[in-house]
Formats: sequence, structure tokens, C-alpha cells
Amino acid sequence: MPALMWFRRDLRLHDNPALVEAAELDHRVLPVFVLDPALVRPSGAPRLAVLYRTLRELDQQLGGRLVVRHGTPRRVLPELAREAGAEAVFCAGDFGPYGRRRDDEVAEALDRVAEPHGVTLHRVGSPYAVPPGSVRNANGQNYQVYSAFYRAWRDRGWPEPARSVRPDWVAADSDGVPDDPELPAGLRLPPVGERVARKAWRDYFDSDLAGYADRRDRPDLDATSRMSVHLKWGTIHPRTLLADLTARHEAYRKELAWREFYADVLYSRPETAREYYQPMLRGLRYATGQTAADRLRAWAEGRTGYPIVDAGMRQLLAEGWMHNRVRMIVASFLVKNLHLEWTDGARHFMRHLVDGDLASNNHNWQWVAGSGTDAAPFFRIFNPVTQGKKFDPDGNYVRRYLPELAEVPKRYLHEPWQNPDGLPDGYPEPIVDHAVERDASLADYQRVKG
DNA sequence: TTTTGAGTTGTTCGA
DNA sequence: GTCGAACAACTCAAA
Repeated sequence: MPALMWFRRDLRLHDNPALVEAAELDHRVLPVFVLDPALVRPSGAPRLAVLYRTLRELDQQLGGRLVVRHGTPRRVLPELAREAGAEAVFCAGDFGPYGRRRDDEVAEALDRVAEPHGVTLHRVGSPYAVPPGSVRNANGQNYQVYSAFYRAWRDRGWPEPARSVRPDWVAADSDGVPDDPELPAGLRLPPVGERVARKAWRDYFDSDLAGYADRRDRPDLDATSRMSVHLKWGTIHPRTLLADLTARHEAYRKELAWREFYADVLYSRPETAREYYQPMLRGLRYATGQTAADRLRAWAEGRTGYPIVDAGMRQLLAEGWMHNRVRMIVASFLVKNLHLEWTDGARHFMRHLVDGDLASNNHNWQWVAGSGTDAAPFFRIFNPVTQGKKFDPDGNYVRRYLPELAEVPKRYLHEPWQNPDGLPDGYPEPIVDHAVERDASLADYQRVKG
């Protein structure tokens, strides 16, 4: 009787503990991916395309034996288990609010399959080095602040990468991987798949990781590892990365720990998938009506008149990805300069990001907005001009995504409205005055806090 | 239980 | 141009 390996966001064969256990139960393993409408529907075209491409890569690695089925997992998996005569399904644990509920339902449905004893769902491991819910303070509670979480997480440690297994892959009828959805013209998606992920990590480790701490904040240098899309889909596991890292790579390890921290926060407070972690900030005065709609659209399309903001938003549209420093700048701008709710920004990000991850996206937005765990103090408001000059000193990042600014002299690149020769054709005046909106935000934060 | 110390990512102002 | 202090208290962790 073959074991079923249910792939979800762990689309790899290396360092995959669930796969190891499946292969230990039976050397024949039937690999399946379920296209769940509940996950397909809210995903934007860029992330769906990346998922489909990753699935095609996995299918190749499996010699064309990946079984793709459309439908709800609680219907599809019992059906497939019955067809294959399987008595066990293996998968990595999912710790998100939807995933937990879905997996509980699947476990129940499998239990009712009329094998002699039903079919068992084995949840093995997680997409994290340390499973959410397992780093706890002295009172058995989840940590509310990052630094304490980091120390406890690091001291707790994590397992070595799982050993590699080579099961006999069993085939079954497959609906096949869908064709890519229609994509915006000119969209440049990153190459994906496990082999790409492992090579990209190896190359980054050998060449650029040493400069990570100093250069990661510079969007013009493009010095980050670009592992986010691979971590999102599990084509590489954080354990694999951590096994390569030493004390010299503290800065990079800390970024992985942020991902784990926010997964833990979401696991401990699942309602924060939608709601403010600190509800008090719901009481801020937000823009409404046509003003709000116009501002949101200008922000989303990269037409705010602040080059570093617009470049970031256009990078997102062009690549399905944005440099982390710029994500903070555009998020601060949305909340504190345009006075829109972080939920509007988070939704736009999730529609366009290829690495869009609920826990990281949601809680990083809340951090910027001041409503999250360990949130930025309210007086910390990014100045888009200062940030641009500091982190894109030569303007190379801005010029890459805003060709209309090509002729603007370097000293005015981050504030082109100051250029005595005027703004270039097609580039807008700033839609708001930073100094004015900053003061308004400070006053309003003080009002709701006091 | 109480106390103490620490806290991702900033900006502005004045020396 | 560079530097340090103020911003405004407050929460959480840990001793």
C-alpha cells in the first residue's frame, strides 16, 4: 500500500521530514498536490503563476508522476486514498488559521474512509526551523517582543536537515498543472523550483552573504538573497539555510527569525490575520471616500510624486517583489502620509507579491502602522526623501523603475519638485506634503494613545 | 511580587 | 557635513 505525500507549501524533495516518514512507512509514495479553490481564489496572478511553475518543476523531479487534483482537500484526499488503497497521508504541518482548520477537517474525513481502520493524516514538521507555538516564555506564553523571542528561539536550537530519500513514485490520474494565468505585460517573474532555489542559495552563500549585514538595506545594490519566494513555497527549508550559517551570519539568521516570530504570533493570535493586534489604532482618523480611493490608486500605481515610493510600487508591479527597505518606506507612506489603513496596503501586497505570506506580510504591515507586536514607536515616520538619499544615494534604484526621471540631476532625484528646471513630463507633483502629513499623524497618534 | 533594564529598520534640531 | 540628544512614555521579559 503506497503512502500519500500531500505537498502544500513544501514543494521540495530535500530536507523534507514528512517525505522521509512517508518513505519509511512504504517505499512506494504517491505525490499529490490539491488545487484548493479557497487558496487559488485570493491569490493574485503573479503568485499563482509562480506556484504553477514550481509545481511543473516538482513534477519534472518526480518523473512526471505528480498528481494534481482540483477541489477541496477534505473531498479530494479521501477519494485518492481510497483509489490508491493508501492507509496514511503525510504532510508538513500548517500553522496558519486556514491551514489548521483545513487539516483538522481533512484528518476527520480521512478517518472516515472505510479502510479497516480509516486513513491517518500525519503532520510532520512545519515550514519553519522551529514550529510555531513551541518557543514559550517562563509563563508558557508566546513572546510579545522580537528580541526575547530571538534569544529563546536561538537557544532552543533546531534540528539538522532531514536525510534524503528516494522513494518509488507511484502514479495516479492527474488533472495536470494548469497553464499560467494571464499575466500583466512585461511582468518579470523569478525562476523557481527546488533546483533553482538550492543553486541560488549556494551562489549567494559563496559570494554575497558576507556583505549582507552592510548591504542588505540598499535597494540599488540588490544585495539580498531573494530567498523569500523559495521560503514561501518551501522549495528550500529554513533549516537548510541555518545549517550553513555560523555566528558570522548573525544578521541573516535574525531575518529568518523574524519570519519565525511572526508565524508564532499569528499562530498564537489567529484573529490578527484580519484584525489589529492593538485595537486602539483602529481609532485613528483615516482618509475616506473619493480622497481615500484616489490616494490608494496613486500609491498602488506608483504615482505619488515621491520617487522612492513610486519606484518601489512599480517594482512590485513589474516583478512581483519589492526590496525590504522599500517595503517599509511605501508602507509608512501609506499609513502615515496618506492616512489609509494598513489593511488596504497589505491586501495590495498580497495580490501582487510572489512571496506573499500571510504571517510576515500582515505583521510587518502592523509593525509599520504601529498596531503590531513590538511595533515601531508612533513618532517614527519615514521621510521618503531622506530614506531615498540614504539608501539609494546615486538614485540608481529610482531611475531603474522610473525612466521618466532619467534626465533629472542626481541632487534632485529624490525630490524632483525642487528641480529649478521643473518636473519632467509625465511625473506628478507630490500628492501630499510630507511635513504636513507627518504632523497630522503625530497629533492623531497622540490623540488615540492619550 | 516587585523591580529593573531593554527595546529592528527614524527624524529633527541645534551645536 | 556630522554628531548626539530629544521625541514620550510604555510594555515586556527576566532577575
